[in-house]
Amino acid sequence: MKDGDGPGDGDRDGDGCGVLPGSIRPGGRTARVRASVLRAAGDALAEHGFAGLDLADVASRAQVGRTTVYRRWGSAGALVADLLVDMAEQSLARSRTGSLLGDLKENARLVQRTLVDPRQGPLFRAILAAAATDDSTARALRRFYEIRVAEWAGCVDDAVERGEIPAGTDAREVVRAVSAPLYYRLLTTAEPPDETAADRAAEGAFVAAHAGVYLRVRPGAPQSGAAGDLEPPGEHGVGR
Amino acid sequence: MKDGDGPGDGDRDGDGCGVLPGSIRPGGRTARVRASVLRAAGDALAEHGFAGLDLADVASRAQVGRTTVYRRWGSAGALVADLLVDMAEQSLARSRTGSLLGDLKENARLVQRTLVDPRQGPLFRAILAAAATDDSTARALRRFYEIRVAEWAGCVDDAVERGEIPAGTDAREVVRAVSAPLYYRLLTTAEPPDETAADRAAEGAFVAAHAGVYLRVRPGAPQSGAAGDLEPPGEHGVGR
DNA sequence: GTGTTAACGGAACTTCCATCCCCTTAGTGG
DNA sequence: CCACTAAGGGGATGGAAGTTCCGTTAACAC
Repeated sequence: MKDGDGPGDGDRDGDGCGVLPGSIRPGGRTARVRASVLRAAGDALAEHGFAGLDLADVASRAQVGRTTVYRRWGSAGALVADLLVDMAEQSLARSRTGSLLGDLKENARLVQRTLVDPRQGPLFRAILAAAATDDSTARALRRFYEIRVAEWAGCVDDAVERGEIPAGTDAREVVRAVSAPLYYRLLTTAEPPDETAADRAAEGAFVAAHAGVYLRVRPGAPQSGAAGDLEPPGEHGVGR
Repeated sequence: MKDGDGPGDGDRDGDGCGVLPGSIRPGGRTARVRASVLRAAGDALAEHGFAGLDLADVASRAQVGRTTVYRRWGSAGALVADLLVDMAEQSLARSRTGSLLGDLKENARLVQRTLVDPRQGPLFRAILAAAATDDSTARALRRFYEIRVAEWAGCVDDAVERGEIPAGTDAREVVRAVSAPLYYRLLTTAEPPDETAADRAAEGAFVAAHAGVYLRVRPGAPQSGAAGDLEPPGEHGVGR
């Protein structure tokens, strides 16, 4: 596990002089404690959610003293933020299937599998909830998704290179368009996203990207209500 | 304001005999208290989020005794659930611009304006967070979005009627596809969704619906990795 | 190996929130 | 308008979560 960056890059308590615990002797027990606490925090989050996160419970799961958790992380929000830093480092490499639709489907399936996973799904729900309340968690969450989105944006750039979709396409917007429906379903419906939802998300993003919806310079921008000169796919009115 | 259904349809405490306070004398002060508490709860949620929701604070904002809030709602989760019931009843009617893209853009703009609103945006964030933890809130949230989505699904059905998009299109999936990117941006990035994001969301859903992505019977279902015989928009490889 | 001290761990203390009791206020029926 | 009682309000009580103190353990330097 990584070492040296501890519970965050900034000072937790605001004064610029105090050295955070874990930064001077990061090896051995300190690293072991950090790994153990982060795993326990993930487990507790997945089980009870952010509101039910009890730092004393985390400490006992991790077989660590409560004081240690309070001293090194200070609050539930900071603990989740550190967990996100850890998760961001385990980011998986993007796929290279040779076609944009193939890559987007791989991405959609990966996200879908994560969200329906009995541990990861509740964990992500809990983390999103934490970010809504705690500011340091929100920052860590944004950074986490920045990294993930940037990684997969390469697929879109490659597709532009191949001529599959128009130049000037905002790659990150395309990647976000794949994830968005899956997260929306997780948060607002009773059924977590299935394979069909994943395929639809990928196909929808692909078709829209192809039609120029995610161009950085938007053709229809000046007109407010009109469709602009967005090219409609195929011929209009076709009943398929 | 509605009266008579109080903090939920079921018994809060599980035993089927006790009558919930507010159900026998719902008029006058009781209704006034409910309205005042729900407004205060919304304000408090928007300001401090769900984790920071203090029922005593809600009570003092509403100029009501703490005991009253605890007796009638019992927990923060139940209070938010009741707030959602109230919000669902104030649902706005869908638009009828005559074109699907026009209707979807209206919907996207409505969602976008809600999410960037200084009160509504934080409120929705807080409610989503609450639903991740509390079960009764989650049920109320799902019901809320069911109602909203069903209302706007009419636009899609009308478009099928007009021949704009293929018959067999899952109308609710199209409506969800409009909202999803806006919520995703709200939750995972620092910039709340702007007008461009709203237009992109509407156009993306429109183009995908047109291409048959949201057909209930999916043409490419048997093949797992392939694109199926999904009709690509326009000609492939066009650089726009 | 040995010493220094960073980091950990247990326990008492404090604070804050949910609950309970009982009195007061005001809807509702006559 | 009056009586009855449902519903609201203030203060005391109990418990759980966070904080602090100080003794113990082990990382790192020499």
